[in-house]
Amino acid sequence: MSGYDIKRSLQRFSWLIGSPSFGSLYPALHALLEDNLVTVEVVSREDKPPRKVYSITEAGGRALQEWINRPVETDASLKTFVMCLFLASSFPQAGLIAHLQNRRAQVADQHAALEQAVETADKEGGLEQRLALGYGLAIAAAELAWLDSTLDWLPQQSLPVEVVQGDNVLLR
Amino acid sequence: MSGYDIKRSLQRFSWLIGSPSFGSLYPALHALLEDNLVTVEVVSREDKPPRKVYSITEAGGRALQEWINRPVETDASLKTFVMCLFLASSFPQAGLIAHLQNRRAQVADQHAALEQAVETADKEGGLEQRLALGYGLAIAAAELAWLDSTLDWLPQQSLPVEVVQGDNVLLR
DNA sequence: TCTCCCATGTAATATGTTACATGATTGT
DNA sequence: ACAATCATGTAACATATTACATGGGAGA
Repeated sequence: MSGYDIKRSLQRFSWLIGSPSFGSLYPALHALLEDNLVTVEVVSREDKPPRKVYSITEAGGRALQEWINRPVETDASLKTFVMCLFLASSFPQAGLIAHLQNRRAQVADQHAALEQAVETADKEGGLEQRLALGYGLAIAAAELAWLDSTLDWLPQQSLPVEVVQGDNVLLR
Repeated sequence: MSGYDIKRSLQRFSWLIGSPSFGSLYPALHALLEDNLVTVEVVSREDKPPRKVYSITEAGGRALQEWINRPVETDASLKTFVMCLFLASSFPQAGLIAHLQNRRAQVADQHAALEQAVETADKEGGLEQRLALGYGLAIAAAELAWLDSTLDWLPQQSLPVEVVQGDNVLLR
């Protein structure tokens, strides 16, 4: 993708996780290029200005795998989780399922803790306590439901096969 | 609250919005103090080390109101929304309801856009598209449901009355 | 012509984290 | 004695935003 397209596809989820500015996106792409983790190709098109289309390299794929398989993220926020979802095609089948199960366990913990907290807040807590806790509980429950149905649906799907072509890793 | 307590109460939602480090939290409190937006009181207790308990001042309350009533946040992320929820007691009754209705309209827009996107992604999109879109849709639906039930429940609740005592604004 | 969207980029500035330091108290 | 939790803080470093600059193409 191009930097502009990356921002656009993230923008779609900006209400959930925000979206980076060009001032951080473009320099990040330049850094990846410098480290040979991606390649660029200037694509000129009629009717529209030319774009710089980036592709991930083999070394980039390895770095991505490492990032994905980094030890249990105790801090793992919803934002990080959505970012990993965007990279689903870079997961091996078992890895993706394990990742979702990890998230499930983590959110389940939080859900239990919030339910506990809601009980005490209902008696002594202020309005802001009740609102924030109730909101968190609702989101956690929704995420658990989605994770369960997705974990149920995923194994039936054929996962992408990794295709290496020259220096670039193509995914289909 | 003390800085330590602020972090703890945010930590409870770290899976949703993350939680700031002490290296940013403490300097922030010092800056607020410098601007006379908060006051400190060192509270020594038996059995535990002393804490610096911060309270918001009248000027701080005004600054907070301004921040809360800032123009439509086009970027408004879930994180910002949860932060506002934590400050619910600083909203006047009508303001809080208007804020929730604002969020509802915004999430409803995103929900509609995602539903549109899911249809095309089901045909031509990759796995990561379907996963991220489906996840976003599930969260959006849950948030809409929570907003609706909360907007229905809120008017029946008595909202906190603002109490000013000396230089500090106390909320009950 | 003017404005909007596309598309990329840089530099000053703001903001954040990481790693360290301090010290009291509680439990083992 | 030792580790863990409570509690605060600073400095070096990493990362992000904001504001600007550039330029092509589309439509009013």
